[in-house]
Amino acid sequence: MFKRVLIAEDIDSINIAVIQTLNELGVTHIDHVKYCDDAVLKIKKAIADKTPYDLFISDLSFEADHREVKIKSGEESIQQIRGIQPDIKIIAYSVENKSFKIKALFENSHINGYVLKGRDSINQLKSAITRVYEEDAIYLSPSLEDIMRASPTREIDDYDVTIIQQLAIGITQDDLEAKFKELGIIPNSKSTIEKHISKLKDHFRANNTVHLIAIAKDLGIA
Amino acid sequence: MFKRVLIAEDIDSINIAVIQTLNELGVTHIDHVKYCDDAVLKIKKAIADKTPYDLFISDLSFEADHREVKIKSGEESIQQIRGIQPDIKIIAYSVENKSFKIKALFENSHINGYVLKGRDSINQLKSAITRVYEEDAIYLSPSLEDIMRASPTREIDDYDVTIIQQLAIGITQDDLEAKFKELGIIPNSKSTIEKHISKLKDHFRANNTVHLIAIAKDLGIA
DNA sequence: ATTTGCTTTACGGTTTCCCGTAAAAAATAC
DNA sequence: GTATTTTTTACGGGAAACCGTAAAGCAAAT
Repeated sequence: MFKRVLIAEDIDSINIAVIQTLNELGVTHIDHVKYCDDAVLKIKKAIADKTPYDLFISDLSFEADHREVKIKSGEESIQQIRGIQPDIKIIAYSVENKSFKIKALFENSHINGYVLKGRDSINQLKSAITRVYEEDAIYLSPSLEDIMRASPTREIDDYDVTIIQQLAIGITQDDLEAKFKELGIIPNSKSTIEKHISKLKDHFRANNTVHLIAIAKDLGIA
Repeated sequence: MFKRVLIAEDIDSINIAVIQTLNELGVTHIDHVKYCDDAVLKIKKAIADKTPYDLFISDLSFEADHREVKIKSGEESIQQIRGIQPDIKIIAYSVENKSFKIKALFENSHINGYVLKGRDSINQLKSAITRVYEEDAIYLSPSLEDIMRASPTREIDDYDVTIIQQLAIGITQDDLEAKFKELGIIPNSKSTIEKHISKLKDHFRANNTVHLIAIAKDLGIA
């Protein structure tokens, strides 16, 4: 079994349960942090001390509080840690169930497992840990398999996402043309921007731009 | 200490930690459910059996899954349970930090405590339980006190919320006039609806309707 | 009954959005 | 190098949103 495990999770009750689970699996050394910044620090420190972690379990969303932090999300810390210690096993443990976000984690950060917090997630977490350890396999919560298979999703690219995000902060289509030119984003004509918005409305079956942004918000795009 | 406690929570890891906490506090009989429907059933059953619960701890948001349910949110089940057993103590335990939602729970359902899931929430939960039991007091997580004090919030009423929700599902302002007339909602003139939207944009400092709905989505209104 | 203040409604002008058409430009194929 | 397809851009007309003004309706106060 894994010897040294680091947990990043800001909700203490979940922390308790995960630690307990690791204990039951026979993990001897368990550390936990409540901020992403601390996770990266501990990973670096452990390497410097020649006692690196062999598993990192992380939540994705961390609530902001009084403390000032550099890293705000689990996605960022995971990305960084994968860079610092490429051979470490990483399992994400989160309520996030948007397929494109999960796909991004597997593709960009090569996480080894994704466990969806839910009604049977501790059992799934146990499976994930043993499967990743013993078989060096990829683990994904069963309830997510359908969502991940479906949806080619990617007919909307970064350009479209940028448009959606700008609209969501109240930029008009006219001003978008100017803003894109300013930022050097191309294409940037009003006409093209209109066309892309129209395509997006089509894609998401939105009646109008307001509806489109509401849908995008639900999907976590904006 | 409380003798019989019911927990409603859909994430198993949190369930484990809450049960453990109750054990530490010396609660002898602990039940837990993962669906709101079951919470109401158990409350009713316990009353029928002459062994009613004296404390109900509940999450607010429950993830939908394969099972078909009547009650979808903790708010609803809390409301119902307050009606069924008016003397039961109720503590909400949730990540929700929107002041108007929390205020609504205290005002409409007379909950006895609200504990925000976070980095020190298990300690807070313990305090909440003992304070509610020993002093019959109201408990609120310290980090929420500021938010609750500030913001008179309620310059937006149900009428405004309805407008926002309709816009968010793609209804145009023109069609809103027709729809309101159909549903018997007054006032329903295009002009008044425009004015209300304009007031809302003012209130939330939104540049346009798209921006307004994006903000409303963030606040959990739509 | 009149005044006062607030809300609702009506209306018109301006801006922004929406959507189609068509030309220009760029990428790809032959 | 030319043909074909795709993408970008320009433009114009109609629809919806935006915004101010003013009249009408309504309730409370005097």
